[in-house]
Amino acid sequence: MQLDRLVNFHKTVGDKTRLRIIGLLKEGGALHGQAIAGKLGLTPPTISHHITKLKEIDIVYQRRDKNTIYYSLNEKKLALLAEAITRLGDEDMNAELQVTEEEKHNVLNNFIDSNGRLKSIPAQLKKRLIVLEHIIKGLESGKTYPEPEINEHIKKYHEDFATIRREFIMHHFMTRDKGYYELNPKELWLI
Amino acid sequence: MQLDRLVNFHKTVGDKTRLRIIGLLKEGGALHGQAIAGKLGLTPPTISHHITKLKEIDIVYQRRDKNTIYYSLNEKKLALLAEAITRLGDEDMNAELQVTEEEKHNVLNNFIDSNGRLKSIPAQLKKRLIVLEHIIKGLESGKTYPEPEINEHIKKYHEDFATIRREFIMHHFMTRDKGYYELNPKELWLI
DNA sequence: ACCTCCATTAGATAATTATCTAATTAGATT
DNA sequence: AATCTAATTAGATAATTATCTAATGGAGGT
Repeated sequence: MQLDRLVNFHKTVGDKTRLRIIGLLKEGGALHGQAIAGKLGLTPPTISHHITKLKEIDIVYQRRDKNTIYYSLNEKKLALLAEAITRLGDEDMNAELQVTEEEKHNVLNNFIDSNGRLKSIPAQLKKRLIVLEHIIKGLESGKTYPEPEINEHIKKYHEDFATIRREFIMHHFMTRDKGYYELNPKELWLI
Repeated sequence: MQLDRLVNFHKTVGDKTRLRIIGLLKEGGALHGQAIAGKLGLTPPTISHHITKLKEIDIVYQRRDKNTIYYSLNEKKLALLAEAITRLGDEDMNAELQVTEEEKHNVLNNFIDSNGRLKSIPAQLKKRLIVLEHIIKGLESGKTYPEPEINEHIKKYHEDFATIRREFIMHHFMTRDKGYYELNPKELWLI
């Protein structure tokens, strides 16, 4: 259930120390554990504890240099998750969009030909989402793609890459930023 | 400190039951306590408890009809608070913008003449914020104002209502929506 | 091999809180 | 006034968790 992820995001972020860490990383860029502990007047184990939680919800990542680990904020993901709550109703509306594996299988059988290409873009939202999910599975999460690369990928399935690319954005499968595309975390997908 | 309010927002919203309530109110409009309890399989006291918390952060309000109280979601406020976390760094930067009552008093003395009008718009951000806060105090929070009414109010202080109105938006004192203006919750103000 | 430096894990404590049942309050209707 | 209905408060319990100190891990440098 996607709700749990959203709950977890807010629960994690609903802590003064963690918000202060986020604030520090936002303005200061990468910082290492002891630096954070110093600035906040807490001990390193405590910071470890909080950083672990922030990494679990995927808004903090790290880079190692010798013995020191520098933590950074993934601002894009933070923004996406922060905004997700305002779409709560929409997601619930999509209870009816919940789909079994069997349904997916049938729809894909109907719309994908023997060469693995899409015969046509389904008009019905539910079916379209199934097909979109199928196509996007060939892309890697976390990676950044230039537009032509996205187009190429989609063309393996269907000529009309522009429409399908737009659908990806519209249904929150991916985000565009300055001509580059990146998969959204799955909990933001409508399927 | 505004941080505490933001912590409190996320802490409140970081609970499965409360997110489910938000989801219900979002799609279903106004609901009364027992209806919510029924839909979620919980008892009325439990719902009371959660609704109280949601009212505390001001994203739920109520309307009484006979014995029944209907609860609704304030979607606009929810969106504003949800987005606030992405501006955390900015706010921390404004630690230096923290201002004593005495400073406020001095700045207002310098910029407000004996008729209560603004002599000039301060160029320095800190002073401008003090003056903006002073002007906005004449408006009611929670009320919706058409643009001309905002203009009239500002003109009581200064001719250049357009500049000042724009500053109100820019510094998150208020929000414009389809030509109507409304004060933001104070925790979003930069002062 | 030893030492140093950071980060993490283990374990303990104290505080917070979601939920229930039972009791009470507050309006509205008879 | 008496009663009905919905909401809230009181009190108890069980679960979660932020923080600390002490111990362990792990990667470099001497």
